[in-house]
Amino acid sequence: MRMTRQRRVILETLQEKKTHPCADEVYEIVRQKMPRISLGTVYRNLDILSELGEIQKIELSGSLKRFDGNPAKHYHIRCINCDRLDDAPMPSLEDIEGRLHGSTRYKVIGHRLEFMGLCPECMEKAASRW
Amino acid sequence: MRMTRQRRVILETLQEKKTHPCADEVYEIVRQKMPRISLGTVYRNLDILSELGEIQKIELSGSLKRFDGNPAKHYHIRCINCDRLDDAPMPSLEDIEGRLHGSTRYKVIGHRLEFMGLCPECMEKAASRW
DNA sequence: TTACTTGCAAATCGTTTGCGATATA
DNA sequence: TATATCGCAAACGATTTGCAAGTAA
Repeated sequence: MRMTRQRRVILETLQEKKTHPCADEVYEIVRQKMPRISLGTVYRNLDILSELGEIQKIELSGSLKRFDGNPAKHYHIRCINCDRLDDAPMPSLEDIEGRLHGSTRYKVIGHRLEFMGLCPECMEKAASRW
Repeated sequence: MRMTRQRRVILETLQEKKTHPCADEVYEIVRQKMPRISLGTVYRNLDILSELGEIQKIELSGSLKRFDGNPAKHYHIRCINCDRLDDAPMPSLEDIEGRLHGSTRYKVIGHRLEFMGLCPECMEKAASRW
């Protein structure tokens, strides 16, 4: 794995940003420092970095994927109104997979959990409509 | 809501099929009964039916969406090898959202949970390689 | 009758890929 | 220097949409 300037900047960007940006948002941010970087390069590096475990690709609802500079296991909560995504303050439920043993013929390997809700801003806006 | 022939056939197809097909698979099945139906019609009806709560759109990992003729809350388990999707034999964890209260500023509305694993067939194949 | 729905085709959107040029180790 | 990576642009696959014609209520 060759540490290119592009790869480093993408990784740093993701580690600083706490907003779980999608590929296109990463591209826009990185472009301010490296105007000639291409979107293809961003996609390629996000893939490589998540395969290395440096970042994680958030594979849940929503048509466009988000990326998280924190590679540790944790859940997220998504605003159903504005699509903002935050960390969910809840430890990983390690026991949850064990509940399936015996009742499924699958070999259970992992799980994904995501919460849905209204973020503080959207709640505010909804409230002020009344 | 106007019950067209197309809409009825799509709904019935989904209720019979236990495999959680994607839009294109629904299209292929329905096409055997109605050769002139278009893929656009399938997409439009899957959307309408899931908004009505007659079926559900499975909004989880994977780039293409799956549909379930059973509108009741339940979880799924996905084979990481062949992408087969089955119902997970586990009741809905209603208490899980309550654990977030107090620790998040979101108004929690729901959650999505999906298990990952190896289906019986893929386990078999993996085993026979040794 | 009329507004909702269809079939068709083109458009859109996120993402991936082929290629020749570039730069890291 | 060798080869992984880049920028660019075209390709891709799933999904959506505009429109004129068809049809359920």
